[in-house]
Amino acid sequence: MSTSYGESELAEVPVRLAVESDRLGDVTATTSPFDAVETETDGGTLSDGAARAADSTTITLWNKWTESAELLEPGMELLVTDAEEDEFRGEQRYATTGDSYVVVAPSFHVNVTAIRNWVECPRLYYLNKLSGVPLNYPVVKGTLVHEVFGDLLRGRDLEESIDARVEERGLELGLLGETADAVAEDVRENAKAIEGWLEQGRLTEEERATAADNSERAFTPAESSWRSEQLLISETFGIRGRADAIRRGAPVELKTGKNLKKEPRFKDKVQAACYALLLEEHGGDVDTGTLLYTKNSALDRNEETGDLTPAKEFSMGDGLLKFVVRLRNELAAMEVAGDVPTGYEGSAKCEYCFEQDTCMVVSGRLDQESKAGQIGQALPAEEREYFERFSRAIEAERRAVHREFAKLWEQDARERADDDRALIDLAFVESTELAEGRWELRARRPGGATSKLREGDLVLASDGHPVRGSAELARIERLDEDELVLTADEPVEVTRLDVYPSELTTDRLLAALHDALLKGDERRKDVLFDRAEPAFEPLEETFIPNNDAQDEAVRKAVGADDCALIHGPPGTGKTYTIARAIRAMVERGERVLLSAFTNRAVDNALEALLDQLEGEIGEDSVASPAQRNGDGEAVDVVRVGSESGVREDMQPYRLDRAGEPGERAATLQNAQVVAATTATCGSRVMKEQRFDAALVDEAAQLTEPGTHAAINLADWFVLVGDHEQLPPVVQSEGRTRRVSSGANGDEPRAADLTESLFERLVDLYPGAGVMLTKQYRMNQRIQAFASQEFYDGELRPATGDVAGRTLDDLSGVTRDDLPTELRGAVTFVDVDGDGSRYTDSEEAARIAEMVEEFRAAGLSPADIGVIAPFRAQVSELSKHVPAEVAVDTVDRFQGSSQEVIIVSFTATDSLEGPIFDDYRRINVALTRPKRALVLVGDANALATDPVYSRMLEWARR
DNA sequence: GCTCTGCGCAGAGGA
Repeated sequence: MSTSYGESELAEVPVRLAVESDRLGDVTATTSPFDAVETETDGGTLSDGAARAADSTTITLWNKWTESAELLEPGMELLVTDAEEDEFRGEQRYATTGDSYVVVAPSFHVNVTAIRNWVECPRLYYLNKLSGVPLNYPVVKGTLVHEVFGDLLRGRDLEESIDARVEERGLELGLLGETADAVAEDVRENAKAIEGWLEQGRLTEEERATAADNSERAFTPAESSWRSEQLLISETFGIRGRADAIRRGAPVELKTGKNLKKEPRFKDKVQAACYALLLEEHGGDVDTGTLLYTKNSALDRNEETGDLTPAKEFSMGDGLLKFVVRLRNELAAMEVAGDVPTGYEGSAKCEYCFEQDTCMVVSGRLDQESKAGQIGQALPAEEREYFERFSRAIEAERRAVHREFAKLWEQDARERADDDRALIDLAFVESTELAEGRWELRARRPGGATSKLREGDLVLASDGHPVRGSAELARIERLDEDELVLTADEPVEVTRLDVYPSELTTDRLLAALHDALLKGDERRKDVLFDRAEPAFEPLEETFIPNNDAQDEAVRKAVGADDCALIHGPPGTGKTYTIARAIRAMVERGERVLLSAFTNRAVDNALEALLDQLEGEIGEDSVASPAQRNGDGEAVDVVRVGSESGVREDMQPYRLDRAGEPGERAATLQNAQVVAATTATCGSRVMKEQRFDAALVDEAAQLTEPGTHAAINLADWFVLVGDHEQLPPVVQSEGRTRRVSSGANGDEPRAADLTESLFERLVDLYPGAGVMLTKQYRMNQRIQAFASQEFYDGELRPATGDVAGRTLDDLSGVTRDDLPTELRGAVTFVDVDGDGSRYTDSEEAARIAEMVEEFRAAGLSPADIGVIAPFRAQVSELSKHVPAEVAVDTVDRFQGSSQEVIIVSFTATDSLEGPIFDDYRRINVALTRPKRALVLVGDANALATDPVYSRMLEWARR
């Protein structure tokens, strides 16, 4: 339209106002679901919907912000800063002003590097996201130079820093075939440029003069208003990122490359501008940015200015900052809508792009629209459908991570603490500077506070608010009952810790999916997509003489050409079977990967393997990384994982990443058995490894992409699990499924992430599977219901001893000392319950009495486990029973067992809720005990469901 | 409505 300033474009966006923002003049709104569609079709006029809500209004976006208006889809969030408010026909309306920013989907947090990739080409951004960055030298070197730069800013000595940083990356460098000396020299060259420039900069600063006058020593860079590697999060702009350095409030970005042009590269400017926006929100007023190109040396004079320095300063105008926000809007809108970029969104020319070939191949194989065009033949339809289905599911997981992130400010401290996502009300004790210039922070925690935070986790440590207050990304070094110790780049007077949500796992899942389909072996895909039956090499050998099913399982695992599936119900010795199979493979000279979803499962399986090797082959038959002697006598076993993830007794086998490169790499590459979680299998280092076989334990707890991360690394795979126990936990969709014996197969099956590859293949290829049926855990009476209900009656006690186990077998225990109702192997105790939703104090009190009764009969509290469906009831129960009693949720009890198990159903009157819908959960709960099971709950509630009702009948028999 | 484990975070560079 025409205005007094000339022609202007505008877009009127019908919205529903959200809660007013804290900042004056900012408007947060959601685009109206119906009106927005109409505006699109009738060219910008606001239609007056009949059912207009009271909070409906219009926001007018002027000029270039109309570009962002085009991205909006019904229901998307929109934030306008410094909006103008006026009244029109009795209605408050809003419009952008010259100072306004328009932010689309502000709660979706875009990484700064994502924006940097996007500005180069949206399709390039997508390709990077899809395949991940492989292990290569330029990238590792770049990271090293950045680390050394950070160290210099924190006042660390150059040579000391280089040595330490190179050593830390020994494993990666070794896998790349680099030597420590060569890398150190390479890093030194780059770092010299920085150091020289830093020195020069320091001399010009006033502080330098003052320092020289007042003291013997020079100020460290940090004291001269520098700071390094700050994580910045913007609530307003929906951006997060870590600035290499900030000098007098302005961003400094380091690039380990050469740039002899007058101007910094555009994408580098965009990156710096992102940090400027972040700094602005944190109270800064930024108009310049600096880029440091470390390969620019004195020999390469700047072509125009003749500069010798590697630094390029540039001014950042309003226009650049707003352009960056519009870029970010494009990316966020695409992510929120779940679309795939084509490349047409940007202006890059494909002919100049050196990823052009990859881009065309990926587009061709996945049949995706692409500016570069397609090359080669598309994947078969079922593979493309699979890719789409799973990538959509992974992206939904990614959005769930982003929602978690947005909660950092959407929830207040108390809510987050109640959600176990934060530790609050900490008492700050002290911060101490460490030798490397980092800081150690100490605080006391109030007694009894729980959270999901654990040692080794990355957290946001703040003095009150993780985003608005002063906050640092910190690592939890120690988390004791009453005290905690953190390390961080800068000191913070920490009073609160928040979980820092990460996209790392979703990134790795997506890359695993990509690798399975685009890099995967054709024969493997034939099996995965039901185009070829798994093949087996027939073996005559007997591996486990006293258990036919286990023996058959080992033969299948060892003889598999493609895959073998071992179905192991509770207590059937699946971990032992895996260990036996691995031993057989190692004896055949094969290299084996041992994996599982959780660290706990990996360590359990590894422990069984070590027992197997040492017990059967003899002492000294296993070599941990430290004991390796390379003489081939002992089996080299390596556990890959973080220090905090690996169990204490498995630490000797853990591969340290730091050390002499060649030696580190050899330790990993020569290991015959490598054990790691599936997430670690998706890491850059593990992706460089190849194995003959991959054995995945607890495979029913894994999503299909999660399973691929492990099995992509091996020629054939063995999945071991039980799909009648709990499935993978997925944040994005609350899918549940009713499972019961046989007949009840009419319920819609969950697709995507909640069905494991294990389960799908078991259904697809019954011949490739073996079910273990002898259980070594439960008294016959205990196992009867689960066997009938979940395993078609096939689960049986392995021996008469197992079948006849009772509490009397335990030393010092006399069943006759127990009240009559607790003497049986299975009992039901009817408690009406207090009617609350997720807790039940009556059940808790009754269970506390029982624990006392068991104790009085001679049972050790350490032999008793209490299981509840809800965490709230778990903490209620913990208050009532002695600390030695293991109290936990069903989900967390999976994989372990106890002599006595008491189950607290925590349901009064009805059985509403997804927790009871999934019958696999009761299967887990009922199959944990060896000798006695006590069910405590409201019989009326349990009787409302057919499965629970049958359970009642069995328990009362 | 509920269960909840992983992961060197985000970003390193190439032409």
